[in-house]
This record gives sequence, C-alpha cells and structure tokens, in this order.
Amino acid sequence: MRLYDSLTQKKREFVPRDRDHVTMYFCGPTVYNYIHLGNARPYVMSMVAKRYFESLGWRVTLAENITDIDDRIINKAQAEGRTAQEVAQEFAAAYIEDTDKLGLGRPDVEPYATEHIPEIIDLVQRLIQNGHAYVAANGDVYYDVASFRDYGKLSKQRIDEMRHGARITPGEDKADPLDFALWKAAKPGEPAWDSPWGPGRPGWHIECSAMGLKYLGEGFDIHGGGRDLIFPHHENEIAQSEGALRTDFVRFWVHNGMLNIKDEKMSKSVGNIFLLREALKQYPPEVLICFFVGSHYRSPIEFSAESLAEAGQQVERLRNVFRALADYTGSASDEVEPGAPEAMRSAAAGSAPGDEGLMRGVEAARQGFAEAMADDLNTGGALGDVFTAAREINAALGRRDVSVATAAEARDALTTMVYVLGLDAVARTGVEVPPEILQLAADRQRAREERNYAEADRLRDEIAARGYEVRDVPGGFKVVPRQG
RNA sequence: GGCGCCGUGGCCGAGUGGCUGAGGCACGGGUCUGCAAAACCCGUUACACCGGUUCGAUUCCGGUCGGCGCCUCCA
Repeated sequence: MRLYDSLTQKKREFVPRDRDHVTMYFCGPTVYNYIHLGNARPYVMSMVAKRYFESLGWRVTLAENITDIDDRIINKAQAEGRTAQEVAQEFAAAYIEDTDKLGLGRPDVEPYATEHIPEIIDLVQRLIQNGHAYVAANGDVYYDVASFRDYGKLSKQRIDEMRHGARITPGEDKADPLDFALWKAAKPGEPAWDSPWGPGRPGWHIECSAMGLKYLGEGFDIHGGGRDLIFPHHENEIAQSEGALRTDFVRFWVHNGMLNIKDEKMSKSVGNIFLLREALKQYPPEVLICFFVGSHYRSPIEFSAESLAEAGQQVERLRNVFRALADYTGSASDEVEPGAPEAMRSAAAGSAPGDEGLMRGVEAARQGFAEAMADDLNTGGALGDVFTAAREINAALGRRDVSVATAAEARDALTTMVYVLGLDAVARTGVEVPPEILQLAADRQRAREERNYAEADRLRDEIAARGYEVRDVPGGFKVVPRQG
C-alpha cells in the first residue's frame, strides 16, 4: 500500500519495518475536559488504519497516549479547587467511556504520562549528555533548538523565520526564545516528581517521545495526529527523539485534517466545540464514523447538521441492504417476519442464474475497495465501492435470481468491507422489537387484508409514535426501529 | 509576512493526460405499491480563473483569485 508522509510530502510505498508487524503511535488527548468531535477524528482514523492493516494480515501495535499532566489540567484543577490528579482521572475516564461508545475497540497501549516519569527523566538526561539540552538556573530544563541541525524539517520552517514570532512566557529562563521545556521546575502547589534537577514535571512534548520509543522501539513505522500538531509538537518530538537516538525516529508521519464548523477549526479556544458525548446522544456511533470515513483523512471536513444527516442516510442505506440480505438468507434471527416469504425460500437452494453476475459485481467492488484503501487509506473512495456493491446486491435480491449461498457470500464480502471502515454496526441488526409492537403490526396487517385502510394507517402511525417502523416485504411485513 | 494543504455537478465527495465524467444525498420521471416505506431503472450535460507543455489537460508546469491550517495552547 501507499501512504502519504508529511515529512517527505509524498506518498510512499508502505511496508512495516518488521515484515508483518506495524508499529504506530497517535497523539491522544490531554485530559482536562471532555473530548470534542475534532479530537475524535485521529482516534477514529487510527482505529480504521489498524483494522485495515490487520485485514492485510499484518499485526498491529497501536499506542495512543493520554496526557494526564499539563498546564491546562493544573489550571482547571486550581480553578475548581481540586487536585490535578482528580481532574485528570475524571476526564481520562470520560475519554475512554466516550470513545468506547464508538465501538471501534481500543488501541493496544494507552500510556499515561505520569506513569512514565522515569523514562522521561532518562530521555532528558540523554539529551543533556548529547548537548541538546541545558538546565536553567530556576531548575527548568530546556531543549537547545539551535543544537539540532534538522529543526524545522517537518514543519518546513526555517529557524530564523520562526524566531520572529516566538515568545517567552514570563518566568521562563530560556537561552533562546525557540527553546522549549523538557522539564518544568515545580511551582508552589503544583504536582511534582523528583528529578536530578529538583522537583518538577515533564514538558508537553517529551512524553510522546519517551512513550513512543518505549512501546514501539527506535524508528517505528507510523506517527500520527492532527495537522495542527505538526508545529511545535511533532517538530519537537523529532528534535527530542532524534537528538537522543541520533537516528530516524519515525518512518511515516501521518496527519489528519481539521474538523471545521463554518469554515473554522473546531477548538476550545474558538469556543465552537461539539462534545463527542453530546454528539453520541444525538447520533448513533456508526453515523459519526460514517461522517468521518466519508472523506479522506487528510481533507478538512465541515461539520454541520446537514452533513451528519447525510451520513445518517448513508448508514440507513447500508442497514437496509443488510436487512434485505438477512431476510433473503433467512438468518434474520433478531427481526420479525411473521409472513415468511416462501418465494425466496424456494429460490434458496443450489445455484441460480444470477449468481455469477452478482459475484462478479461484488468482486469488482471488493477490488475497488482494496485499491482505494491501499492508496493512502482512501476511505471515501472505498465507501463508494461499498455502495456500489450494495446496489448490486439489492438489485439481485429484488430479482430473486441468486441462491442463498451466493447471497450469503455477498453479505460476507460486504461485512468485511464495512468492518474495515469501522461501520460493522450496520451489519448487525440485533435490535429486539417488543411484543406489543409486533401485535400492533399484526393488527395492521389484518386491517389491510380487510381493506380497512383507515385503521391500517392509524396503526402504522401508532407504531411510528413508539419509535418503530413497519415495512412491507414480499409476502409479509417486518418491523424495524426507526432511524436517527 | 513565512510554511503547508486545497478549490470537482443543486449539495457532499472519490478520481483521472484522451475511453461509458465513482458513490451518496437532494430533485424530477418511471417500475413496484391501497397509501407510505424500502428497492431497482432513467435524468439533472462538473472539474475557480489566466497562460504554458502536449496531437490532446479537469488531470502536468507557472501565475492570479479564493478558502483552510500552522507559525501561540490546540487532534
């Protein structure tokens, strides 16, 4: 497959460093608040990438950190009269809880900064030994940016250009405005850990270097995160890691585009955030995932109620094809089909005239899907192929000229594709319909047979009012939960 | 000002040096249907602008305009 690398700014052939084992690190959240939809994008992207790599037969180790010590956490704690640890624990738990609801599984390792203080101190010491860092009079330790030749290679900035806008926060004791803190000496009332330079806490950038190297080794495969992390965060990570290792830190840098609202980045400072947990109250998880995977991970995407509604329509379409498939193959264990369509059953066994055509179509879609994903994880293109397959399946099922075995095969192919995209929820239709709703549906069916359409319509509305929808299928009807 | 990304039909969104212009949504017309829903078929004649390279550019190169991100905490 080919993957775009932000450092070289081109797509390159990607093969894992260790044959069949992919090592990747994504920057996770700083837990001082609930995460918003924009924060969820790299998480979704990393989990989809993991699924894709695994579908290629590779083993994946994905590490995604949780930053649980930082100025913002301390500020929040002080404002609320709590300890930084309490704040961090609360929002770390919330982060896990919220992302769990997305149903994509967890990264393999989710390391916390505060649990890696020894590794961080070791790394800082190495940098001091290598002449890349210095201890300031106040006990802070800074990275000496000028000592690292390649500084700016990721963000394509020249050091002298950057020096222009750089600022020094009061209380800092830098030799150069560009230098950044590796270790911050403790101020009164702040959480602190012992170190060779006195009590203090790690700077923001160093934890990712320390934990990435610890869990994935030197020169691991992929490092990802939002585009806005390129500078200074990832630039600094390179300086730290390569300054200590004297070798390449990462093979591919991947950066996802921003989530915008009204052409502006969703961020806490702008104040236009939409919390993931709020979004999950309004939309099913697969709708949010569909929204994300509908476009390329590197493109900025525009958040709006309309785009979410469209994602909802797409999910519904996908659901419908799986419902049709389930009916056809008779495995709709969870759905009701009182008037089991006999016509389909008879067309069931053995082979049928449409089998070959359907499988050809599905195979073509699968091929297109594979090519799209192999081209820099083009999930949007891949999703198009899923829909193409869905249409072919719907058409074949409508014609009823395919065997059950072939339909099942097509369903399996489709299931595999939606799984890679993180949309496997659409393949599961395990929703129970309460018996009283079924009774209403049965009553409606009787009313229809008696041509009492007024009563039939009334019952349909009654069912709708309770959150279900009754649909007619050949030879019977079925009840499904209403979408949205 | 510096660096980077991008500008596709009513909307969203893939993609490509020429061949039948993915896919979804919306809208219109059909098939099916008591109605509706679902589904299938057909239609709505796109590649910001100006140059250049080429037999041929939406696709490559240069410029213009416009949008976004980073340069400060930020996924």
